[in-house]
Amino acid sequence: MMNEYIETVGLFYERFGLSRMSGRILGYLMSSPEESVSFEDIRARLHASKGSISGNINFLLAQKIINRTMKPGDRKTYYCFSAKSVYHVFDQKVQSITEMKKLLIRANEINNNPLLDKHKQICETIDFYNFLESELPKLKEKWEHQKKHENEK
Amino acid sequence: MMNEYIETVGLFYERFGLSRMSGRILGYLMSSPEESVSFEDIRARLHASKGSISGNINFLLAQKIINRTMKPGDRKTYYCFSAKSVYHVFDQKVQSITEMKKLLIRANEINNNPLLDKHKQICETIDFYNFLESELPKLKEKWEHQKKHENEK
DNA sequence: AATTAAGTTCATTTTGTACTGAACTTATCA
DNA sequence: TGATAAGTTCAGTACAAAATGAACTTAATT
Repeated sequence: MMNEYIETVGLFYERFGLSRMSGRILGYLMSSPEESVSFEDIRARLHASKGSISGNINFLLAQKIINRTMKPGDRKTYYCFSAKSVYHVFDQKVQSITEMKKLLIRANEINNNPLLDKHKQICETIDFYNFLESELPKLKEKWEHQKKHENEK
Repeated sequence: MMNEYIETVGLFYERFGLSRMSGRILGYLMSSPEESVSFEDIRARLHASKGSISGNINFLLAQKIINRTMKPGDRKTYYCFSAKSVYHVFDQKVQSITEMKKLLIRANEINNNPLLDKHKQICETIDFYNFLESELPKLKEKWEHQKKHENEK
């Protein structure tokens, strides 16, 4: 059951160009009955090498997809899933829109012919990205506001 | 200039888990001075094999990132960039939110302990995805409405 | 100070993906 | 109907990313 789930998340991750092992780790952190799990727990559950676990944990930490936690009187590091990660991923998406927009602007500088239909199509796409770039942060604010209100009740 | 741009788009594409060649093709379609280009134009410009061009063009067509066009009295197929592609990519993003949400729901079914902080964190993430799932299509409608109004002026 | 545990690093190997090139299919033209 | 052009398919190859395993570092415990 849980092993099957772990593999599903691994494959899902792979589809988005990330490593299968990273997805498996995330799947384990989310579905395990423990609040957080250790390096060795992960290694044992996924039957993988320390090197691979180490690299993928550090990738997930760098992407802020998982968190580190410590337990007093225990020298191990524990890892857990955090809801904050999703907001970070959201911000990254907004960031990649900005980057793609730059590429579109450069494309029109290079083809350099405003009379082309293509040129207009690219302009329209740039406009849409500008729209998203201004609206998506507002959407996030709306969510934060809505959530705050919920908690006050 | 244009070759450098093509390579930049190729690398950008690769970062998102797609093939470099697909990115190069898109880069060429966007930045070339022609409205649309043929299979052979692409092959010649990118110095790549017919097999690779064929496979990548079909991938881009399947993803609705590029379009086919024909010219009367010419048996070649021409390919071009279209602004519609960006709306399709947007819809796909919404779709992938739905899929990720399903994985989160399953995670909570498996850990099966509503008292866990992790469980609550996952619930919060699910809520955020529900929010996006309902708001993003609205955002797209807002854009379409805004654009229509612009054209009427 | 010696021992053990936790995690990192890195050379090697494995694995998967993308590209090539040549043969093949399909369709158009003379 | 034979020739040519356009594009596809696929077996082989090249290359890059990811996993392994063992040696290494760092820090805590006795």
